[in-house]
Amino acid sequence: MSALDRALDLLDLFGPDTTALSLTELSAGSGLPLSTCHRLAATLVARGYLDRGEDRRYRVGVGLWSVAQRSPLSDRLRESALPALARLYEETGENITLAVLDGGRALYVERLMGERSIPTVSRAGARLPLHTTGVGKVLLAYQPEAAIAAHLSAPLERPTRDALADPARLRRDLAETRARGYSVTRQEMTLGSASVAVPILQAGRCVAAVGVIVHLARLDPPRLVATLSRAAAAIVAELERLD
Amino acid sequence: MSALDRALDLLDLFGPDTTALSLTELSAGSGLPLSTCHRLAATLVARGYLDRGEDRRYRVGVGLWSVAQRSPLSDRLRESALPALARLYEETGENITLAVLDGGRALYVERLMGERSIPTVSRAGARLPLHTTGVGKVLLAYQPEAAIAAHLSAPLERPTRDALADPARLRRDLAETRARGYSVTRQEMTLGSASVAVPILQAGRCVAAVGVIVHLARLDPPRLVATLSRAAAAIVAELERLD
DNA sequence: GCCAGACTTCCGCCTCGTGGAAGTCCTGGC
DNA sequence: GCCAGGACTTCCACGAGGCGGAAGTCTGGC
Repeated sequence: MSALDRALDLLDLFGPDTTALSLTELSAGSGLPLSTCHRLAATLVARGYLDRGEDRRYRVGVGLWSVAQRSPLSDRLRESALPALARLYEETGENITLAVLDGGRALYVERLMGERSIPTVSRAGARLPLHTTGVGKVLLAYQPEAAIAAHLSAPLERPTRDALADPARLRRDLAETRARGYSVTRQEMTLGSASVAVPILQAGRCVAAVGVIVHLARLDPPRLVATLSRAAAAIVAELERLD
Repeated sequence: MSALDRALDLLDLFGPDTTALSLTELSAGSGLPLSTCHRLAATLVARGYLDRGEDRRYRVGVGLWSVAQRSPLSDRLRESALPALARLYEETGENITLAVLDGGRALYVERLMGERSIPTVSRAGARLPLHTTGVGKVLLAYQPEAAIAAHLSAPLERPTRDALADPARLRRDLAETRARGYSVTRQEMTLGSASVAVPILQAGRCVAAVGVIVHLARLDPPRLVATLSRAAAAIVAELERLD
């Protein structure tokens, strides 16, 4: 176990519900002794990768955030998509999400949420199941058959009663998604929530998905799809401008 | 020199113009031998902090990006500001920027740029001089007098002929900024560019600044300020909702 | 096929990391 | 204000892991 691995273990402790951690919490979470954590965290703080506030809690630092802006996710995809997402947000007034496929999950790259919107779990950095989210179903639908088969061979979690956890049922949904060019979810991730999502296709590959999350009562796929497709096209155009 | 420090040296090599680096470039940039770089980078790749593509170049990985989403800059400020920035972008059709004061520079947290907009250097993650940028002048103006004095005691760079590099002249501009509640720049950072920016104030402290960058010919402070102030108020409201 | 540049792997040596324990600081209850 | 308990912070001998030069392999251009 290398020192670098241990330091990265510490960084990996920061999550959606753990954005500020005490030294003792770092120690408990990583299984490393207090003094080891203290020493490694001190280096991370000195280098700006962690920040330690007056409350003595550690938070992810500006230095790490700055490096992250150079990742293709941020530098390329997110930045190219942002103006189109902003327009989409203004036109719909709903929750807007942009996600990529990573490690068999939908990784949320961006989320715009307003006051009228319903609470969602899809914040930037969140990882959610492919089969229960609009963007996730799109990401899965456009994978090669072997990847789909592999994904469906593992047990599918069922966060809500409506989630499609039966592989055959899900396969049909994925086929429909491909046939019409967009996915629909109804209370498959969160009760009361529905979504529509479309793929962002480059050279025949689905590089990301963009979706709108709405209250079930406001779900109107044809209206949302038209708007989403314009946004997706704008994002593709921007990405191709970079190539 | 610790292994962790060396690894962080590698990560710090990634910048606005160096988003993809070969092993040899990592070695040259860090001054570390090839095999040391190779070993450290292998760990970073295994942990998702770097990614190595088919072109064998290293890029910042999804794992690091995910940790960065937990930083206060992203988790708190950027996410709270994004809907208001989207609205601002839609209302103005111009470049929108959000920045904080960090290390004596304006650190850009977010930037929305569209087709009509002019090219700017103010991408997310960029660090620019305080005294030559709209958001930077706001961030500086609202600092305690001692901090302003310290900043003005160092030589002020002059990227353009119009940049205010004379401390007395800049002081007057900062005083005007405070008096009227917004800053204006005219070709002080980039020829042809102008901007207006307002502070995001919490508990009497300027925690960030939000600005619009336009072509000089389209500069219209009163129109922009009204829109900016509404956005700033919305951001403050969202931040206070988190507290 | 040849060759130069860019890696990738190996391993003896030595540098740095470790973590238990002692000491210090902080906080909250009385 | 006092004090006890919890949360650190510091120290250093020992040993685990990191280092980097050199040899070997891979890649792409000619």
